Amino acid sequence: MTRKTRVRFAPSPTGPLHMGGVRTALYNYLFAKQRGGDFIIRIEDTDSQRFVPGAEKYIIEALNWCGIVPDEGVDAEGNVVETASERHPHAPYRQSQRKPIYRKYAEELVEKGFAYYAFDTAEELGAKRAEMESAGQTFIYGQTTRMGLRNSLSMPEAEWKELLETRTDWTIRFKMPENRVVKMDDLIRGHVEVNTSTLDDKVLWKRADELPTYHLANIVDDHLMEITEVIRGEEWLPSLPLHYLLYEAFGWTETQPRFAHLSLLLKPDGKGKLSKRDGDRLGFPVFPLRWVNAEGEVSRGYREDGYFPEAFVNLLAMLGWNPGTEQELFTLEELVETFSLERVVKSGARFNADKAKWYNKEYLRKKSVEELTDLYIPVLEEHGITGVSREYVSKVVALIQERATFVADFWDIASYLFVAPVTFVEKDAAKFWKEENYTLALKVADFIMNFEGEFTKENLEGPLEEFIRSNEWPMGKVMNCLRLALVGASSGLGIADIVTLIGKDEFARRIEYIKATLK
RNA sequence: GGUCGGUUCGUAUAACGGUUAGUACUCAAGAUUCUCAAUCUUGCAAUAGGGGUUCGAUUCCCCUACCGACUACCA
Repeated sequence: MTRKTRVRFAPSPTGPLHMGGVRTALYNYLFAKQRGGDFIIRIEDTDSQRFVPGAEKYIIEALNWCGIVPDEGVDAEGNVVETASERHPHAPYRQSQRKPIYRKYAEELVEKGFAYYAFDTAEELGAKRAEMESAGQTFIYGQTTRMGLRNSLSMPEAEWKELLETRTDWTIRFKMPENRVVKMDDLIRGHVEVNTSTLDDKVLWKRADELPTYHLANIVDDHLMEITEVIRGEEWLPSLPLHYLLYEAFGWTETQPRFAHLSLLLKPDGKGKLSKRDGDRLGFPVFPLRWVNAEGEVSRGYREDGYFPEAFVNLLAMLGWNPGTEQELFTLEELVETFSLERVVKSGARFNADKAKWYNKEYLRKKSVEELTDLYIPVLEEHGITGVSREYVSKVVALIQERATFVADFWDIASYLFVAPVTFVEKDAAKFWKEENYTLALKVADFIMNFEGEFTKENLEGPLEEFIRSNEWPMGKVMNCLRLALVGASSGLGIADIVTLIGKDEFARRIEYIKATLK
């Protein structure tokens, strides 16, 4: 029987989702959609200590912004989403709300002899660990040490049963088998083997808060939610043997999901994985959306920095995956069609901010003038420009679209089309505003002022250049003098374009102004 | 320290064991233009090191080096 593809993204709400997490979610989503399967969001909030208010909402919003919407899970308001599964009672999707489910599974493992009760307190263990470390050794709670610790394996039955009743701080630990080679298969990494003798007895369930740890919750929920593939970060590879053993202990090997471990996103320079600090240090966002933490510290987001979600998704997809062709630009739909785990790269990908900008620039070029005009108008308003017609703004957009990376760049590129320059770039003025140039330029200005036809680029450009040429004046010097007057610098659009946009009156004003200002 | 994973231009990556090791970003130069941008052309630049296996290794195996993850009653 082939099962319907069901994958999950299972973030922990301990803070904002960073771009590596978004990539993991994206790969899960692409995999599911390509196979006509379900993409599920499950919130792994079994650690009450590290819970951060607002983090869950942030995660859902961030994924929504990217177009990664779940078939099942929770929405930004915290409501259950379950579009695909009238026959599956999979809710709830927050592990804290699934609390009652886990205990019996943990106890089942004890009964079958795969786990045991442990009564050592966190403090005792911490002390032991510190003691051994200072002696240069490593402490692990496992097969070599467990009989010397306080648990249902090492203590007389009456004694531990007494503790089980009277104390509320015990845990259930997995009894790691001795000297067994666990053979695993990873969809990205291939075959991996680990000897269980190097592994420790992980805590599965805690009596104190009656919650499972990641390992137990993960296996139980993946099983109950009928997950077929687990696509997650590389940090989970070391616990894969434990997970295999858990499926085996529960007798669920038949339906055990297949695993794929994704490599990490690395910092652009130096060593280590990409962290929040790198963004601040190198000046690019690490998070999809802006995030303000409890201390009021602000982390910038791709959305607020002006990235289009399509560009963000595209660049993330290409960080660790490639289609095997030379195509670099993909819509989400195209990614759904093309994506494959086989082409996911094993090694860690270093994030590159320049390439990220390039993607945005490409997407900006593809946008319609209409859409960009909508986005540009608020930017203009922020700069106090309000009385301009939409038609005028559209004309400007059409001329500057391919020169920008972000919509916010439009202002720097074209502010002179909305307000007259009041200062002139010193270097440019020194270079071009010389008497032998500007006397000619002013004559050209007169030519423009006396131009009879309608002011359009097509009408003006030819005669204007012809006029300068026929007088044998230096084209570059003359034009740049005019540009200095119109732009305030010797860079910008063609003179005919500028004059056409700002019109005859404004043109005259700017000429008078520069004459007065620069003598 | 131990376990596991990884290593192709600066970065992202391509190359069924047979290529002048390709592409994109960045950078540089040139072309074009009234300037700038855009565009086009060209260029710089890589298989970590050492052993095998093979007629032939970027590709398969081993060792070394380096990088990373994990080694919590966190996920």
